[in-house]
Amino acid sequence: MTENVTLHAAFASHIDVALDALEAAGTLPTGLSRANVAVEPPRDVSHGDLATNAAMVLAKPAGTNPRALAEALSAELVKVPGVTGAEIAGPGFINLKIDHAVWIAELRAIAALGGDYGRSDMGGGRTVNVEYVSANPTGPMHMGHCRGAVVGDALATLLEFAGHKVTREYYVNDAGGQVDVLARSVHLRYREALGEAVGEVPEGLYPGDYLIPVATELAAEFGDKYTAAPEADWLVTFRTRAVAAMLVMIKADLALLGIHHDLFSSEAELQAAGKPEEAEKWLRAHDLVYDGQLEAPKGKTLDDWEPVELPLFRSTRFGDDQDRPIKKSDGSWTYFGADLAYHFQKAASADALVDIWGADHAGTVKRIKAAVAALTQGAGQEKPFEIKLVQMVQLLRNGEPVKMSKRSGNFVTLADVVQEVGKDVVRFTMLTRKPEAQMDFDFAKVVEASKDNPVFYVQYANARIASTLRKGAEAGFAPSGEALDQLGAEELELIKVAAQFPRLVEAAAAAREPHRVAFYLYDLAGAFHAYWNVGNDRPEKRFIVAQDGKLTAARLYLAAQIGQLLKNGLSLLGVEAVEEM
RNA sequence: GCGCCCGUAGCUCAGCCGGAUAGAGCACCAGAUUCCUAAUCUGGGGGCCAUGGGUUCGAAUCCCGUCGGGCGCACCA
Repeated sequence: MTENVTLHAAFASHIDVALDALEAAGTLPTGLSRANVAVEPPRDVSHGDLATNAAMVLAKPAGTNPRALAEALSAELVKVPGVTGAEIAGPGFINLKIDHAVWIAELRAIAALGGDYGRSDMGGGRTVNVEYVSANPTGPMHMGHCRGAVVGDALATLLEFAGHKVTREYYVNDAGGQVDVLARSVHLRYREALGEAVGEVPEGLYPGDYLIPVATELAAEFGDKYTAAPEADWLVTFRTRAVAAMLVMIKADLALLGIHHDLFSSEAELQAAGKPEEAEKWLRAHDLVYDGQLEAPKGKTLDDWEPVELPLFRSTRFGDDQDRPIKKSDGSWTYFGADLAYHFQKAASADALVDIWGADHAGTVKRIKAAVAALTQGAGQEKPFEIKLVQMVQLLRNGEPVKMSKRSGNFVTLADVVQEVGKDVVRFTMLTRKPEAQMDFDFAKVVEASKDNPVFYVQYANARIASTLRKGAEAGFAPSGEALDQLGAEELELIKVAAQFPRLVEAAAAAREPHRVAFYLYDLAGAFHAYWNVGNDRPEKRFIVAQDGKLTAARLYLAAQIGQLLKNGLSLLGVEAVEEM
C-alpha cells in the first residue's frame, strides 16, 4: 500500500480487481455497475475486519445467487496480500480478516499524511459554489442565522477536503423593500443625531440602536442637508451607506464564528446589469413566463386582495401549486425574479451549486429549482443544484424557551451567544444533529463539562492525548514508529476506528452532511477513552510504561496519530482542538 | 385546504446508495479511582423503528395512505 492510498480505498480497488478476474474467467458477466459495491467494517467485530456486499449487489444482475458468487469472489480475495481469511456469511456478505501489518501500515499512513490524512480527490477539482447565510443586510446576525451559517461553512470545508474547489458565497439582498425601510430607519436616526427629538421609533421601521453609528456618520458628513428633504433626494445614498455599514457588522459577526465568505454578490448590481431582463426574455421565448393573473391566496383571507395581471413563471409545471410572479405591479422585480437570474449567473461559474436555506423558505424551493433548471438547460449547461434546508433552532435557557421578537429589537444576537459559550461550542453543537431535524440549543447543556456534551467529550480526548505526550516527554519518551509490532489487539481496535476516517469524509461530502464528521469524532473519542481506561485496571496497558521504552514509544506514536485525526476532523468543523482543559 | 421537514429505548439522538441479532449518550441498577486528567470507563435491564398497505430474496431505510409535531403558503425577503 502506498502512503497515499488509505486502507478502505485500497480494498475497494482489490475488490475491483477480483471482480475483473471473475469477469475474465466468465464467472461474472461484464459491464455490471459496481456503484453499490461497498467495503465497510462489519457491524459485529467478530465477523472480521472488513466486509463487502459485492456478491449480494451483483448476484441479481448477474443472474446467479449471492452465495455462489460470494464463493467465487472470496476465492479471489484470499489472494490479496494482507488478507488472512475470507468467510461468507448471512445472505452473502464476505467477511475479510486482515493481517495486523495492514492496520499498522494504516497507522503509519496517518503519520505520513498528517493533516492530509482523509483528504480525498473525490471531487476531481470540480468547482462547487456554496451559498450560505445570505441574511438581509438590515441588522446584526441573530441566532436564527446561526445554524445555516455553521452548516454551510462546515460543508464548504468538507467539500474542499474531498477534492472540490469551493466558492463560499453570500447573496446580499440589497434591492428589496427591506433596504428602503432600513434607509428610512437610518434617516430617522440621522435626524436624531442632529438634535431632533424623534421619540419612539415608529412601527414599520427598524428600532435597533445599531443604526446610530452610521446615522451619526451621515449627520457629520451631510449636516442638515437631508433633514427636511424629500425621500427621493436621500433614499439611495442612505440605503447604500446603511447597507455597507450593516455588511461590515455582519462580516464581523461571522468572523466571530470563523466564517469568511469568498464572494458577496449584490442583488442590486445584478439588477443594474440587466440580468433579470435577460432571464425573463429567454423564459418568455420558451413559454415559461406569461402574463396572467394570480389566484387569491389560499388558507388565509386577505382583505385587500385584488387580481392584477403580472408576468408569471409556470412553476405549476414543476409541481408548485401556483405560478409565481417575477415582477411586481410597480414593475420592479420580485425576490424570485431576481433570484432566478442570480442562480443562473452563479451556474455559469461553477460545476455545481449548493444553497443552504432556512426551513422557512422551503415553500420556494420548487420554483427556484424549476426556473434554474430551465435556464441552465436552455443554455446547454445544466448544473446540479441542491438546496439544503436547515431546520429551526429553539434557544433554551434553564429549560425555558428564549423569546425573540424582531419587532422590539429583542432578539438574541449571534455575537452575544458566541461571547457567552464560545465559537467552538456553537459550531460543534450546531453540527450534532442532522440539519433537517429541528434542534434545541440549551445554554446550560452546551457548556456542561461531561460526556453528555459531545463538544467536551471530543475535546477531552484530545487534551488527554496532549497531556500524555507531554508526560511522556518529561519522562524521556518520544513517539516512534520503529517498534509498532509492539501494539496488540486493543490498540488495533482503536486503529480500526481511525482507519474509517477517509471513507467517512467521502460519504459525508457526497451526502453534503457535515454532521457525520461530528458524530464520527464522538465515536473516535469514545474508542480512545475506552482504550485509555483499560490502563486503569492493567497498568501494563497504559501509554507510558516506564520500564519498556520501545512499547511506550509505539503507544505514544498511536496516541499522536489519534490526536492528529481528532485535529483533522475538528478542523473540518472549524473547531479548535484544545490541548489542555 | 396545499407544500416541505420530522416521528427509532422513559429522555436526547445516530443509523451511510435497502443487507447480518436496530445502535450511542442521559436516566435507572451493579461495579472500577494509591490512575498517563475517574471531566472517564466496564457490565445490566429497557424497542411492534408512529400506524396501515405496497415493492423486494431482504425494509427503520424506497413508494402510497392515515395519525401526531414543526415550518411555510404575499406582488414580502
